Amino acid sequence: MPLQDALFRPVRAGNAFEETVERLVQAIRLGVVGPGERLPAERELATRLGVSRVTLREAIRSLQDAGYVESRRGRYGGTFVNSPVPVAAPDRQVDPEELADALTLRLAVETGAAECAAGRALGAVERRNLLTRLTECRDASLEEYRRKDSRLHLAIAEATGSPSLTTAVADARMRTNALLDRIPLLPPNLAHSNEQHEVIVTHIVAGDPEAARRAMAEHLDGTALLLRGFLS
Amino acid sequence: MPLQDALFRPVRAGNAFEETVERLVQAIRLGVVGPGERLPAERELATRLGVSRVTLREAIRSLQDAGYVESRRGRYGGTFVNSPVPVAAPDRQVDPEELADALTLRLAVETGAAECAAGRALGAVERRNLLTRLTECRDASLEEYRRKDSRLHLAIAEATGSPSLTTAVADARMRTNALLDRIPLLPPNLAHSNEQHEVIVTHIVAGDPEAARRAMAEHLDGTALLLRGFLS
DNA sequence: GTCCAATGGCTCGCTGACATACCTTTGGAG
DNA sequence: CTCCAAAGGTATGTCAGCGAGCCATTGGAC
Repeated sequence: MPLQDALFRPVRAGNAFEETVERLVQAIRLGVVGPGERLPAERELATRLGVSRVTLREAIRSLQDAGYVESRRGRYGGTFVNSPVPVAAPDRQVDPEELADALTLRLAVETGAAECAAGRALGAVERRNLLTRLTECRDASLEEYRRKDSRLHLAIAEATGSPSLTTAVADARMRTNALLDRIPLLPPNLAHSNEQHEVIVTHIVAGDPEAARRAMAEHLDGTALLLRGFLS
Repeated sequence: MPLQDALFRPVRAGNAFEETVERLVQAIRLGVVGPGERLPAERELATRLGVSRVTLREAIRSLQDAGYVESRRGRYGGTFVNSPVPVAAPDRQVDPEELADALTLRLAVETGAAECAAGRALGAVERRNLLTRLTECRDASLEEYRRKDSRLHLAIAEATGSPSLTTAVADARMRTNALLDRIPLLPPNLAHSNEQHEVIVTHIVAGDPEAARRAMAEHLDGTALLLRGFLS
């Protein structure tokens, strides 16, 4: 009964410390707090994450050891993201089922997000945000491309106005990024990606849900094919 | 910065006890373990859920108090789901933002699931499962309709072969069901739903992703309209 | 030059949750 | 009839994580 496997899965993915580390790494690797930028103050961040300051500090400490951040004391101090962001250590062998699962989830939530975003009346702020992320992505170097790319996709999710859907896209992206880190990032793929990004965003701001969805599906299929090719 | 709100959200939705209760209620209210059926043994379930047996037992105890289950000792004993399943206590006033969020998430993941399921080569078991759930849903009484309906939608998610997507659909459904429990369930809506279910499943087994998606979107739009009408 | 507000750094006692072990009940196998 | 395996019921010692408070450092405001 695989359905029961899905519902009776573990209620917690790890202990509080591990989950906190995971969340901070997510924010950094998805480019939500970029190199040189500051994380919220410990007291505030601990409250927002719903963990004690002690636990949060342990997590930050382990990010320091991994080279992700540096902390400075005093007023106008804080915890700052290092530049460059360290490359993620590729973990164990890729399980083919995990690959299929991650790609299926991403396809479902990201095409859904593109369609919903295109079906809404976007505010000026949201429209500008999309275009900003689009150009940032186009101008990004190889080193920072994955972060800028994620940032654009998150902006699309954000444009749906649904926090839950944004969260779902962020999770799906973290999982696929972990896989993408194991294969080379080539300039031709990158150029192709940027063209597709432009098409997607155009359809979203034009308010054409069907076209936005199709463009997003095509875009995702590209990297899915790469992944399956390299990892199978 | 709403994106940071999404990423720096609490790492745990509640304490271990609360999350365990939530998970068990989910399994029962979504009809994954039906009335009269038995939950896995405490020792096994505690392991699967990743909580201690003490915590699991506290959760089961509170389900007993709420009338969801009864426990029997001895070999061939266990914890059994009561018949009928108690009606859920409608909680506080509905926040319009929560409503929009839940509906957007559901639309995205469920249409994605329908499309992915239709795009796969289904095994005989999966196809039979879909058809079984479809007829169960058609023959369901008003009292049990919501559970059978959820069960069918979960079978569609399951047919994608992606555990993560199945989980996402289950979560989205729990949230919308909590809202649907606040509005009346009328026989005409029910009949209409069943017709749509048949169309969706037909397109999935026929392997037509585009049509399956469209049918699912239409189906979900129906209840979305009802919800917005009654709760806004 | 002095002050001070905001930040990271640290300590200690309390509680929830866990692992483990053992007890009690039940009903089929033999 | 007897036994015993599998299930729920209970007790206990340990530890991660929390809350709360205090200390140390820093750089701008005045």
